[in-house]
Amino acid sequence: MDKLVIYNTLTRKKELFKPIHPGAVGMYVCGPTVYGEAHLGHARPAITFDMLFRYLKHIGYKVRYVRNITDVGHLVDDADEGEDKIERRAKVEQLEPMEVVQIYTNSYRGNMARLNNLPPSIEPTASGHIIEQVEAVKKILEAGYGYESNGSVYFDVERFSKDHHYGKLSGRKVEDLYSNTRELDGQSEKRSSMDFALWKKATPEHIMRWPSPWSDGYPGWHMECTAMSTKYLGERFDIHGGGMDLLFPHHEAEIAQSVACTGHESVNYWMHNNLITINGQKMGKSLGNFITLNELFGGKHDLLEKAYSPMTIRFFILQAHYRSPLDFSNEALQAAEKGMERLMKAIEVLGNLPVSAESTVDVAALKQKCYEAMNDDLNSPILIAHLFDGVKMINSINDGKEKISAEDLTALQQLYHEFAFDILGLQSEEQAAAGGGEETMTHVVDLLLNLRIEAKKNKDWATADKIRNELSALGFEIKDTKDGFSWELKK
RNA sequence: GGUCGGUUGGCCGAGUGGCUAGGCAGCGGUCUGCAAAACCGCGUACGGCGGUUCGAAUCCGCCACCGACCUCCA
Repeated sequence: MDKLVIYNTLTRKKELFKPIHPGAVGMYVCGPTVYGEAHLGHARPAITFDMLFRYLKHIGYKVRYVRNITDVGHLVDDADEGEDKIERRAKVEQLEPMEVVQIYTNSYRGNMARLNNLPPSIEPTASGHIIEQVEAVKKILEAGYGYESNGSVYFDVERFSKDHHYGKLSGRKVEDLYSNTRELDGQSEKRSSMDFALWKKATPEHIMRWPSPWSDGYPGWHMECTAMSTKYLGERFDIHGGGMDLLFPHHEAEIAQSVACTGHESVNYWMHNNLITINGQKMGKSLGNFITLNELFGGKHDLLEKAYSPMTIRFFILQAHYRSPLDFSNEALQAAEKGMERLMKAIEVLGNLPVSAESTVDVAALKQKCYEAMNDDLNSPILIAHLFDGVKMINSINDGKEKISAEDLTALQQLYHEFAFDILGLQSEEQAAAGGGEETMTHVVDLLLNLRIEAKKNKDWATADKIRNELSALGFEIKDTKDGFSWELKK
């Protein structure tokens, strides 16, 4: 519990993790904007921080994990300033904006569940916290770091940077920002191009709007995280996570807002996962090169050679370190699929290994290495490598080449249960697909395969092959084993 | 242009100043009526050029290439 080291973007160093309140951790992660289906890129922070959530709990912390749902406030692009993403989508589909929000929130949650991500402790929505956001804007105005302009309120970066360090998280210099910020439409309201909106006045056709002291409008792009993290985790909390693409300006703005509101920073450890690329380029909505999770699960996309199960996706993501870029390819996904299958088979074998009086294998050392990997900034690829070393160990024991004591076997079983299932959040495909009245079919298939064994005993190869071939044609994969058979249904 | 990060064997992807990462594919073997699967074994890579060092893929410098952010984005 006292050895976890995590990489802090703020200091660009690995630091020993020490919570503010002993034994308890507050963690906030930027969630999705629910105006479209979740794609592969969304899976990465969700899985990364799910692993962190699971590990923190495993090593004994009480954790409050907050992940927001952004359902208001983001602009589509500078061409249609004033119209937010939710609303634009709503017009296209002729739905109420909140109906769109509901559809994609449900879809996101469903996808996350299939990836075996635990639900966060709290999933607050931006639209449900307008009052908190308005209050935060008021505080920033009182502190003198904001100004009203034509019904909108902006954060005064120049004023702020006189008292505080704006750009400390992303390593940017205010002088550079002056020259590098692109000219946007409607910037005349702002004193400086680098100022960002805290509250935006709604145009007449803008449906999503709320009253405020300044105008009927909606909160600025970075306010929700500041308001909601403070509400549920306090003015100071331990971990704030999100994708690297949010580092600037989103998280930089959050820091500025927090400091402006409370006089101090709120986050001790900033963690950022790297992005998933496709052909070396970031996968993103704006680039249009994304593959949705539903497309992956169903194999319905031009770039997909086949369907990939949620667990394959999870394993694929965990096989890379969260701070490294990860490139999508069919080959890599298929490698992950096979690898995970091998791991899961070994865990099955682990369930009934022969026991000996003495062990010739070192389970304690393996366990030690597994903890070291996780404690070193959640190094899941190294953890998985150790688990594969253990696979070799398990198979050798099964082959009689190594021996294990009853005590060690229990420890080894516990180790796999904890690291593979509890911490990495993996599941066997059977577990994942569990449910759904397939019991009868199982019995029928077993019956046929038992008949096949009879036929084989009688050297009636014609019947034996017929049963296997016809089952294969129906999508069953039949394998002969030493003492019988095994089968699975390939979709 | 500015800031940050990366370049590892056929592919994915770790790590380290000298000692086997791991997975997938491939090759060889075991098993098997055939097949498939499974299991075992094998492969010696770190962008280029200099420098530091007894020794560098690992540290330093320069160069090349790639990417992210600088505008909503996981």
